[in-house]
Amino acid sequence: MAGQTGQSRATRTHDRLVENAAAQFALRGYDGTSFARICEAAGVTMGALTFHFSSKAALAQAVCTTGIEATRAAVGDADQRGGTPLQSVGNVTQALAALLREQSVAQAAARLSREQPSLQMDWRGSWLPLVRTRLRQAEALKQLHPATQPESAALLVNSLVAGVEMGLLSEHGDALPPAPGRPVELWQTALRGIGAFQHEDLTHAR
Amino acid sequence: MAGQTGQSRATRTHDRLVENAAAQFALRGYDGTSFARICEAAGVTMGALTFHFSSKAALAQAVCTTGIEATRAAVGDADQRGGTPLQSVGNVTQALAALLREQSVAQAAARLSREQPSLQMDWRGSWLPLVRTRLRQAEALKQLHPATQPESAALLVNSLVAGVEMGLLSEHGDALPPAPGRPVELWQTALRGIGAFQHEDLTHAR
Amino acid sequence: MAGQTGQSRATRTHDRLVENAAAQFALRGYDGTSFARICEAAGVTMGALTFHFSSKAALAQAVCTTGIEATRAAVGDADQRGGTPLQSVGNVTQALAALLREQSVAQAAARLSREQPSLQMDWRGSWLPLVRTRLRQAEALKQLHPATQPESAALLVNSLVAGVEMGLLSEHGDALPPAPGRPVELWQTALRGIGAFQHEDLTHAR
Amino acid sequence: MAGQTGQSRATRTHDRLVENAAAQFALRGYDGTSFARICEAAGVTMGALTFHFSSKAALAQAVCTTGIEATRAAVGDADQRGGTPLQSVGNVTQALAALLREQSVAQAAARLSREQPSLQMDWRGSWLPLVRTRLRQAEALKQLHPATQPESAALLVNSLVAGVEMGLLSEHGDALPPAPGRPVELWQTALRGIGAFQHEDLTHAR
DNA sequence: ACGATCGGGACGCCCCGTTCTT
DNA sequence: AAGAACGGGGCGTCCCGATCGT
Repeated sequence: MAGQTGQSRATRTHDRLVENAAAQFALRGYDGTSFARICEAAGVTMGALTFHFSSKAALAQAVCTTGIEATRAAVGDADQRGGTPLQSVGNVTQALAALLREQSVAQAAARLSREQPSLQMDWRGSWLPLVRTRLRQAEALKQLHPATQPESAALLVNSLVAGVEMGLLSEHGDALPPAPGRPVELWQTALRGIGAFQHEDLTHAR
Repeated sequence: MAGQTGQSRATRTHDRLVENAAAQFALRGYDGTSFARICEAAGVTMGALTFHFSSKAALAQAVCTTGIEATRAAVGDADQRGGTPLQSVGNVTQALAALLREQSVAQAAARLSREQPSLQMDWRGSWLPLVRTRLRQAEALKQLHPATQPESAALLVNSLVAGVEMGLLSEHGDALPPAPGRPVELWQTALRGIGAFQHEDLTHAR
Repeated sequence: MAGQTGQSRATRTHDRLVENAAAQFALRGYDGTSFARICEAAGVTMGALTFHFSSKAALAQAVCTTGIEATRAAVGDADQRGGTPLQSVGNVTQALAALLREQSVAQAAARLSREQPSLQMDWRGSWLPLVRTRLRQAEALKQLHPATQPESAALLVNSLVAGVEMGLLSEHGDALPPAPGRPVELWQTALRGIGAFQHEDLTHAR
Repeated sequence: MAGQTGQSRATRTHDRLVENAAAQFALRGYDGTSFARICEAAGVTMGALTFHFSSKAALAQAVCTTGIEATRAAVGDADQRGGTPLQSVGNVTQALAALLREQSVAQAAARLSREQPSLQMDWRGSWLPLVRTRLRQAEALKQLHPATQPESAALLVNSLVAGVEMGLLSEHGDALPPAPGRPVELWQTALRGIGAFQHEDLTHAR
């Protein structure tokens, strides 16, 4: 409906706003982010912002929605790369870690939906159900260690993702450098506790 | 007029302030907590608060310091309950989870030192070094799975703790109920991936 | 596409705008009325509003102008129903009261010209001169009480109208219900003080 | 409890705030008055204002309360100057007119309680009941014109007061100069319509 | 012409952390 | 240790142009 050369001006402004707001929200949280800073970062005026988003909550919701959408897409892709259910869980976990590290909208969605329940957004709901399903399938196929409940494994995956989130939040330099290769290794270690056998190469990290 | 053996009035006020501030910080974060609310909760006037703490940062630092102190004590206790290095790591992890769930001052210290780097507080520094040491000892004693680096195992422990922190932050009811017994089970699952053998009862959860 | 005999679309939009703006101005005053509310009530977009009226003041002036025009017409009608000068004053007063109660554009004109002198509108100027003239005629015909100056009588009429305006402004229910028949009775009471004799039926209320 | 030399600093600031706020409210209405202007006029900072009054509504309520109090006192004085009930009504009316003209807090109370019903303030309630009582007494003493209901007379008094309020609101110079002596004369004219006889000097205007 | 979208600043109210006086 | 005052923003709203489609 817009001009054929690309997005209309409004759409461009809208997206710039969402993107920069996501970066700020991810970095400083909801309360710590001011309209003024977002506008400065996005290079738009406050009038433009309040035209597109009637309130701070509305902006945060938009950020969350796109973040959740992006997450759902990435998770779906990772899941469809095939393999056993357990391999799928591994791929999904890796995809989540990569997403959180690279796309600020995913990071923002995770943080906002956590620290502002009033937004009624649920980032974890975009991937946890899938993980649970795959783990139950793995149990049905006898691919889970006999002492491991699927729900416990889901909790462990959840903790690993939480660890990535935290690591992003507390990057003041010194401790726990997210060395490349580390996450893969971490996941393999954790998976050894979940699975029935000793797999040496369960993941095809990108 | 208060007995000289007990706390002076000033000390009592000081402690009430720290305690209530910790609860607020843990619940709403640094930015989301105002002096007014703290004073109301603690039942003291703002004049008293600014007498004891010259600034908001000073109050937060005091909260963090006591929280870190409490953590250090609890972790030391758990570590000295003996056993193999790996058992010690398990005990310490459980102790951390319990501490975060029960003492708001620990929770506040964790949150504040994470989201306000300017405070120069480091809650993780009160337990991570110990965990790292024990894991290196376990490796030296060949109690680690050959494919597991001590640092990876430390990262996993860190993630488990992060999972507990997150769970506390996002308690809006529905998802991931922290069922009693779950943490223990979770930890056993994770440990299976770390350790060289299949231990059935590595932890003495209280 | 609209018939050429009816109003053009532009004229219709214009009139809807004036009418709804009058209702809002009468109800909430100049400052209390926003473009957004007017547009919502009138069912037009803000673009249309700013096309027809270049500023808020311009819109208010248009409202005042039509309100004053309507007042002038109604007052003229009442005056030409004949009778003695004093009867004419009575008729005009009653007509003003009815107008204020029924037509929001008159009410808006009265309120706006009062509380926004910068608009340079003068609603009272649409009827006070006529009342003054009639009162002077009544004095010349010895129909005024000897102790009553025409100007004092004009002030009294002005006060009665002010009473009606106030009553409309403060309709929060309880006090001073504008019972039907009351205004007529009120006017008769006041007129007894103005006139030379005791007239029993000076007004032909509609 | 304050220093014996006079009001404490807080009380002084409080009063200056109320007084200047009253002037602004009377002049520009609730919506048209900003905190910034009040502070500038009163010579205090916004911090001081928000310390004494937690919201704009709270400030307006304080203004109304003192205005109503002042009105009640003045009206009570005028009423107790004695005379027949009708003379008392005359005195009260004159006192109200003088009050509105001289004290901005009374003017502000009248305006605010009218145009901001949400404040739950009722300025008219501070004098109308007394007027009604006196008029009913006058009727019982046969001092009212047989065709005049007490309630109609109350409405007339209300209209006269409304006329004064309006006159104060629309002082843009030209029309209806509040000539000295006029109010007294006006009241005599109106009273002729109310009373049973022709009194020549019913009021002792100050 | 007519109208709608989009964007621009300017305050307004409120709240907050802090300091100064008592 | 309490009361009072200070000044800086934050969010939200508002009244408007400038820029497009029809």
